[in-house]
Amino acid sequence: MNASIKTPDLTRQKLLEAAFAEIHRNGFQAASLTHILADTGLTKGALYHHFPDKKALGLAVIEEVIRPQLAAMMFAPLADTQQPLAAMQALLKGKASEPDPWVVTLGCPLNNLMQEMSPVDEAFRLQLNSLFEAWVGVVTAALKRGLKSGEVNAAVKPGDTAFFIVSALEGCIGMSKNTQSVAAYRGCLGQLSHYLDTLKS
Amino acid sequence: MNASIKTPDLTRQKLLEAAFAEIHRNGFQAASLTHILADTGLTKGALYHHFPDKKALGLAVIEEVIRPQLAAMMFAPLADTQQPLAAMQALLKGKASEPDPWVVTLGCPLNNLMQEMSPVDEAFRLQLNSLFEAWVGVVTAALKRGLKSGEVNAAVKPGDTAFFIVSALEGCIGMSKNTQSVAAYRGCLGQLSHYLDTLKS
DNA sequence: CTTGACACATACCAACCGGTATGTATGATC
DNA sequence: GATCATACATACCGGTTGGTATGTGTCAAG
Repeated sequence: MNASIKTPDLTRQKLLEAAFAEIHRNGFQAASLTHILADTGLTKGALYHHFPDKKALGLAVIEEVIRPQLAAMMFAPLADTQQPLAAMQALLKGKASEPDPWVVTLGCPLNNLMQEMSPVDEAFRLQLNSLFEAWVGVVTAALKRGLKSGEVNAAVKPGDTAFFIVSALEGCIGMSKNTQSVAAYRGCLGQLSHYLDTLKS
Repeated sequence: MNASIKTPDLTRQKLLEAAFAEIHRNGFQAASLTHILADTGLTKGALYHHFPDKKALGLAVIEEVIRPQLAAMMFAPLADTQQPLAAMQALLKGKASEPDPWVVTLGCPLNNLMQEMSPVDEAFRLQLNSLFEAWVGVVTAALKRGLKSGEVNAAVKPGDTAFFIVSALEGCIGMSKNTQSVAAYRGCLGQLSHYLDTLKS
């Protein structure tokens, strides 16, 4: 009856991606299961076969969609780098030169969910915090290698600095989303890059 | 029949404050008018007498609750200062020494609404952006005075720097909200203060 | 060939949502 | 003292929500 007969993991993936898009636009609480199902062409039977409830779907989106995205975009470029500042500035420059239109209009999916769900649901907060701390951890480790290699000023405290860098980046994205101007986005990233300069030895 | 017989502006104020609290906790879209009315002890008749619809209530909260709060907390300390960096660092120190528990658990009301509503509703985005740009404007003006007074490094571009400062601050608050630790909040504010040091001449 | 688990589709439900229509007590105006 | 707008309260409504119960076709195992 169906075009692609019985491909459960593909169905699950379609649900995850549609849910991600809907959540990215409207947030989790305002995300409509009906809309998600309309986008996929599936029905509630499929959804509730793969996920026990809406919350589980949201948590799965964090773990199976957002986490890999973030790992590819933000974690990978910093892995094993001995010059973390240069690597991050290259990353920022890439983001500034060809800004993802989705990011400027809809913001960072991780940050969006953190702002919305952290005060509301503890399970969400813990899952999001795990991902966030992974990010901070990656930056911290990179900064430590930079300290060893001599790129980073010896006065820099890797943990606090990494937390601030990620926070400032999320802040820049968030404010630019509200302004909805790529110019503001570029300017803010430029200032962040300028801040990274002050960490050099 | 009522305790305080016919006090329309007081009633309106109670609605605004209850709406602010509900929105601060759950966001605008998830904010329930029923909850707001239950908190105030009022009914829908009162609500829809003072506000045409939910959206108008939300916009009024921004203008009549959040804007004055922000003006008192963030704008006033920077008004007419010739040493903006010192003033902002004093502000941050005050926030770090006795952090508002509501801010760490629920975040900045302005930022919460920006993240949630900017992509969803244009009227909200414009109103929020107006408030946000007022904030950036205050910081920009302060930095310009600092340039004249010699406190601020001549290489500093006031507008871009102000945008970044506000963004970084909102980022710090947002990330700390997710972490729900005052220690992280303090650390992030400390790094922001450290960044402000690099702007000195 | 039968059986049974899997992978969905369909139909349905109670709860809640924002919003409205109507009723009513109060206070000022003339 | 009658009139009338104001300031609410009460009752109700259609739509949407997340969730469930049941039906059905497919496929693999025995």
